[in-house]
Amino acid sequence: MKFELQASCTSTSARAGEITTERGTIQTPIFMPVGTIGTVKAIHTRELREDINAPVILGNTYHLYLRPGTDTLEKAGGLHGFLGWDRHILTDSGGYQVYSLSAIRKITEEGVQFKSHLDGSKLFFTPEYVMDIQRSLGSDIMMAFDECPPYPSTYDYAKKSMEMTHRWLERCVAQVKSNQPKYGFEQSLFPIVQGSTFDNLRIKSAEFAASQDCDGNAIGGLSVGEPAEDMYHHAKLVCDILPASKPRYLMGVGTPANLLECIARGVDMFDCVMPTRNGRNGMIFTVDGIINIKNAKWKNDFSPINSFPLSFIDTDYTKAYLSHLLRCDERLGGQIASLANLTFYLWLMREARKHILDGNFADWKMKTLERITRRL
RNA sequence: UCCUCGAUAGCUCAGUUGGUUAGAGCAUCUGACUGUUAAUCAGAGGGUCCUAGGUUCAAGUCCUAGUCGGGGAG
Repeated sequence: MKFELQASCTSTSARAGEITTERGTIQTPIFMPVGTIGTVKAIHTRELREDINAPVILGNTYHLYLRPGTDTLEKAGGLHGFLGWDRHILTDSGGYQVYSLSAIRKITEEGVQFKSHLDGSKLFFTPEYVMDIQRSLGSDIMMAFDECPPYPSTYDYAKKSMEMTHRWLERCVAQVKSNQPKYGFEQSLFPIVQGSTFDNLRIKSAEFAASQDCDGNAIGGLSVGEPAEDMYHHAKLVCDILPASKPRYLMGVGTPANLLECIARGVDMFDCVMPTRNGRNGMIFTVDGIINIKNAKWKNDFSPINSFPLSFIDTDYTKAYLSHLLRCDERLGGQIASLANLTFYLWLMREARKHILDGNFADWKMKTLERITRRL
């Protein structure tokens, strides 16, 4: 993997770049749709490619390990073969499940024991095993196995957790170096910075991640309930330490506003379930603001979702129709909503990139934020 | 015409031997959702308990008559 820094904003830390691998390029800043169990929910691979034009999507180690399992995925030629997706795939390690499935897991120095949320069976994830699973998945970017601590965490817990995540990172790095990709193309490993909301821990963790000299670096443990200002502060703090010559990935973020604010602080890559999950639940992000499409006010609004077309959704459908579909719990509603939101997110990233390259990002960001965060 | 069963929220229905402020599901309205355990979850509004009398300290509940509806008999 190569990362070329193409432009930097003068008044903010925003930057435009290009990640290049054997598989192709990813122009940054970028938003990566989340496809946890091998599908960006309700979205065809064809739509990801042609309508959303996503250069990279996510998968999840924990979920894919449970189903369909590495045996099937290896027979399919990895996750790419299974999905019929020839662009990039980034796989999360299961570190987030250490947080989100805290009720059914136990953490030890050696690793994490999960009780499957599907059938209660036990599985034990060590950093080494998680790397091996990601080898089987064949993702282009593998995430280190980490502990995502909850918010708020005590200083003592955050410090111990971070230190263990660092030891796990060394084990991940060693494991990846000890074996080879299974499908003949390069797989990069990204470390994950932790440290909860404590400045000195974040600084230490960012320095440690950087010291591993991986192809890119990630920031974890944010967007877990802390105030947005804390997220922004720590994103900036960490980005200022992580090497400028490598992509920076802020995990699990976020709202369109979060994305622009964090781009301004030096982040290059994002992922979040929000455009898909919230979309299925009726929250539509548009160029004119945020809509709860199930609200009565849209029942007879026959205008397109965006005031200028971002995709075929805007030329083919109306707000009233989408409102109707979601009220009736019709599957097409979730598809249209997810597609609308993802096209918006990817559009927003392309616009941000364009304005960074044009040198007027700060001005554009201010005006755009005012517009897209309105509640309609 | 007679017999019988029923009538409670927009809809479909619970509601104990008469006893606090009459409930549920769905629908409606609103909100939440940030490396997906989620097409999920939460909250709110909404009642002349068919009508009119009666019994009782107290009636959705018991009695009488009526209205409307289902079923049956002739």
